[in-house]
Amino acid sequence: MTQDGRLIRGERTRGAVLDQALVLATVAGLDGLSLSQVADALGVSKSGLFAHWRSKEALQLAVIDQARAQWRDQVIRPALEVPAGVRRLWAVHDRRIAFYEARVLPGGCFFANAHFEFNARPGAIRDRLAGELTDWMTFLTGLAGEAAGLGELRPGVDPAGLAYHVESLGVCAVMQAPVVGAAPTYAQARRQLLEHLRAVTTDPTILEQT
Amino acid sequence: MTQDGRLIRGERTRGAVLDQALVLATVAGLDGLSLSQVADALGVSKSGLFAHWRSKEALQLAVIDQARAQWRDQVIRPALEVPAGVRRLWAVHDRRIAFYEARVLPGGCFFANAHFEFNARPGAIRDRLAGELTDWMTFLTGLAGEAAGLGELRPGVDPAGLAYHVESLGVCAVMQAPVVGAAPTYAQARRQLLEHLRAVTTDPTILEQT
DNA sequence: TATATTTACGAACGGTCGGTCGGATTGTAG
DNA sequence: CTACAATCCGACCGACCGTTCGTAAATATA
Repeated sequence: MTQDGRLIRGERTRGAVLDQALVLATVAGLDGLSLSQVADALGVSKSGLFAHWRSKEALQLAVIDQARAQWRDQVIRPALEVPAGVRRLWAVHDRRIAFYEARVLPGGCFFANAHFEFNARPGAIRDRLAGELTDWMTFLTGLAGEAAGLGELRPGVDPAGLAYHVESLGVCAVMQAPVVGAAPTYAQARRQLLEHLRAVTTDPTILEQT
Repeated sequence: MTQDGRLIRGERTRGAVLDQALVLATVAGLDGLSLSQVADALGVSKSGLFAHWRSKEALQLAVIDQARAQWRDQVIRPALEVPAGVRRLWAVHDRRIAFYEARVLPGGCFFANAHFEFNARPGAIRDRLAGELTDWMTFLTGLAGEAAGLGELRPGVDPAGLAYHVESLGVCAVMQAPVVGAAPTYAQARRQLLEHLRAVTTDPTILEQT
């Protein structure tokens, strides 16, 4: 954007391409993403994409950033409106599952899909995805540490372990949901974490949560 | 095989192809698997593969079966040598993580990779993978139910929830390990489940486990 | 208005993909 | 041995891939 808020040349196209590419990549995979399909879906020419990104890999990296922005706006930001502590940790888990329930992306969790796709394929994309995961775990661990600092965790409870716990339940929920059927697994993921939080926290608002 | 145990014609080739294809598919993805690469890696012709499987999809389905057989031999079977109950549930988790630590497949967990890959892509392969996941969860739930039947779970502990818990920690361990670095996550996954089992079981052998 | 730069396009390129085909080779049964 | 079927191969096909190029339109700058 320019300083006065107007879109610079081509920015509208760039955004539309990224939105479309994110959807297609979440379904077909980040590598299975076809530039032809992206172009056709938007009614633009395939060669025109190379005016914005020098290669497919550059577009793929931009798609990762787009996914992160979407995640920030629709999961992290709403959760940060909840007061810090165990309640906020719970809010992250809850918003996260709500994000999949809402089927914002038809292919499930973009990051999980992409992460497993590039598991064993070194390169810029793998590194970027690994960085995203590291940042995410740092974020969760920070929230757990905040809760500990507020004295909301029972003695002996490891904040990092709690963050790992939240992450594993989230990943497992994402894994089963799109295939086996949504509702039971989502509910299960919520109930499981709530049970665990009740076991490790002294925060009365969690104990009262249903 | 024939009745007297000898290999029938082509069975050696068939097995070698499946082994190679499983390795390549775990790295490049089940769909990213290239028949040319499989053939080249084995020094056979690509067209010869079509004498054994009528299409790429048929080979992909066979690869899934191969992965299941490997999983049965190296994870399930050893765990079943442990007495039933919470100890066996723990053994499954332990053998599972050991399987990834041993890097039997260079690409991490084949089932997790394939599952996320075909998340949102209906068809025979997606259905087969979903079936594998269902069977696996049924297996875990059965083990947890056994433990409950033996009176090893504290009152109020839900066996299905325990099985879900084991699965989520396993998935999360697999997710992080190949990228962020192996040892810490593997150890974390073990410690996390051990803590949880100590909270839900009355079995002294688990309480003594280190 | 005139100029420079970005954006977009159609056409084409080399390469890889899954798959087919006819024929050569191999193993098995009679 | 002969006869038959399974196996394997090289050559080839059409489709799709990411990418490049020359060029035309659109936009910013002067």
